[in-house]
Amino acid sequence: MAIRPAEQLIHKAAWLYYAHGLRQDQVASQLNISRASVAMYLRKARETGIVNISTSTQLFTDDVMARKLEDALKLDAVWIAPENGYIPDPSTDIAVLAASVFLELVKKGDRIGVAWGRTVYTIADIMSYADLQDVTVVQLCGNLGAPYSYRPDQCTMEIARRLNAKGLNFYAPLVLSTEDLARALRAEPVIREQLAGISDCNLALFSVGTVDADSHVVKCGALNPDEMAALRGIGAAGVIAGQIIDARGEALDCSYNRRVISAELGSLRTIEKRLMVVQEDSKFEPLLAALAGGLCTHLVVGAHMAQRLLDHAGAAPQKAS
Amino acid sequence: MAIRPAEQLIHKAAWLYYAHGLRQDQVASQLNISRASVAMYLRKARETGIVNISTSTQLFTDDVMARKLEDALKLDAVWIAPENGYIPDPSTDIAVLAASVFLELVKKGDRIGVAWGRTVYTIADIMSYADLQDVTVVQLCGNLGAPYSYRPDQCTMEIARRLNAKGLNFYAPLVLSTEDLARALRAEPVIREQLAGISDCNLALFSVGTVDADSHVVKCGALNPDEMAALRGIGAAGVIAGQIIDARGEALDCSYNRRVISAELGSLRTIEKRLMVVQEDSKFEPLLAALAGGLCTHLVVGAHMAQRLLDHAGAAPQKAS
DNA sequence: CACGGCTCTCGACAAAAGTCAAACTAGGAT
DNA sequence: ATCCTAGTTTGACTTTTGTCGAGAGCCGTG
Repeated sequence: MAIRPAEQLIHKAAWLYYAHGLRQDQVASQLNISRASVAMYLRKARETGIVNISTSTQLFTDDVMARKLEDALKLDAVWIAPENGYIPDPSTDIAVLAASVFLELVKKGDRIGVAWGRTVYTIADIMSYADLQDVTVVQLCGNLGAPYSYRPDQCTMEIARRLNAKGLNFYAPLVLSTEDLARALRAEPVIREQLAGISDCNLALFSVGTVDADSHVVKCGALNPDEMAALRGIGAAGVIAGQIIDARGEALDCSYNRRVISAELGSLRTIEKRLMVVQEDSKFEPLLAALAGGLCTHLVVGAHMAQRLLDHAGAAPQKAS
Repeated sequence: MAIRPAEQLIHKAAWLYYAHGLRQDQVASQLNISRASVAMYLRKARETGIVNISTSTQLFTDDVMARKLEDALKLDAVWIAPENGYIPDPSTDIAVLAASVFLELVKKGDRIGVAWGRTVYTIADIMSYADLQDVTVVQLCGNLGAPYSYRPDQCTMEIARRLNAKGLNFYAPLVLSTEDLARALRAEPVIREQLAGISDCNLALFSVGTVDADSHVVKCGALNPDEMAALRGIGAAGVIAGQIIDARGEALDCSYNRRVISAELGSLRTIEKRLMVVQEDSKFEPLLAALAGGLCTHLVVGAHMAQRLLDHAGAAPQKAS
């Protein structure tokens, strides 16, 4: 981006090393700098996405279970993280896979919608850098005023930064105190445009939240535990981009949802590729709800969750089309 | 492709090493094998395209001269290989760049037309491996019976092999002795289908040949030096996919062209992205002819050639649109 | 103009990765 | 059963790469 004087050098070093296959000392003498500098340039090249090292995620879709799930759930693609077979760091395992899958799905010129949450932020955090041009990352839902980490704008910005893309933020609170105010705010040109632009996305990244007292929306103060319990009483089954959904995967008819500034599920569904990533086993019910609502087309889950989904689909199979 | 038992292991090792960032010894203990084996698996992973290491070719299009050429020649993109600035191996320089550019242009599901020649073969030869699915590489022109290297089918197959793609060969001679026979052969279902399928390609890779005694088509015996001289007399300016073109970039009206089995220039032009690569400075005139005929949309050349093109465009500027 | 603060660069050392020949394995042929 | 070949696997060795702290250049500031 910036025309730093070294940018040129980094690029040349990366080119000689990775494309031509020279050794670092050969590159060093070629460019008349020390080998140590070359090593440093190469690190920078990797960090800025001038060179891209990606591993195929084939193995995780080729899996028999993944194929079965694709069929059972009628999804475009499913990736299953092994979890227990070999254990590098179980917790980040799904996130690493999700990040790779995400980078595989992104193309030049894409417009990407990004939701928020711990999962999304973790993915952003471990995602490697890429040098995509003409990519725009848009925030799918309003912000949280609270100084809570994993804020929607953070997720959006971080992913934009990693991709060397433009980040389109969204300066509205996630939830307002009255429905009138929310309506008025949604009608504001800046906000309206942003919301309208969501259906122009061709890729979305999000997770699904639980509806218990541990839920993200509760922890960040958008709802208190009692309110959440009440919502659960009237059918809340999960959280998508800050909105409560019922077991059918439709927005729950409740005051909270009407006070939220976020991508409508309808416009979300118009996005071509919707990548949903689920890390915790506790998100089984919310995941079922999201799947029922056809909210995602691409899914990344752990092996255990995959098994549960498969068992569930086997026990109560979808009506054949 | 083959379901070798080790494939799984290679993939796991690559995943732990490249995606999770473990060290080789950590991967080794994780998988209960020796570190030496891990090193070997990783090499295989790179060789088979399970991991992809690519360097951005930005630098070479961002170049001022490249931008000027894009404007002057009305091309979608131009890449210029430095050549003299820093010299790793001048001769392969353009080929390495071309291979990178090519890999950047290929996408899943593509259908790729490949011509032949030393340039194309060199590119195929140094191109790194990738694991693309659903890619088909089709041969753009008939084969040469002679035991000459860089045969059309070799170029096609080699590139298909590198991409892990399907190669569609073309079992007809490049040139026949009579026009009648050529016509009859073109009407054969197998051949006709292959020729018809060329317009379905969305990416083509080719170079342009000279029309002197050193020309590829002469060296491989399709034409003898005298015939070539005669063709030059009636306006031959270059060779594209085995066909003679005139200075306007149209197929020259001659017996030879009518005896050739190859992609028609018309169907070639329907291909969305046509990457032309020119290595030798001696190909200036042929290149001009090809450019005049709008035969390519993407161009990779060396710095010296780029300068000549720019000078030429400046001296005799195209009519503004 | 001297002073931090800053980034960039380098030499030297430590760590990691690549390589090779020898040992081992498995399958097929005799 | 025995030999042979082709392909893996490994430990030991060499080469290549990563890293760190020291030093050099550069700029704005007091």
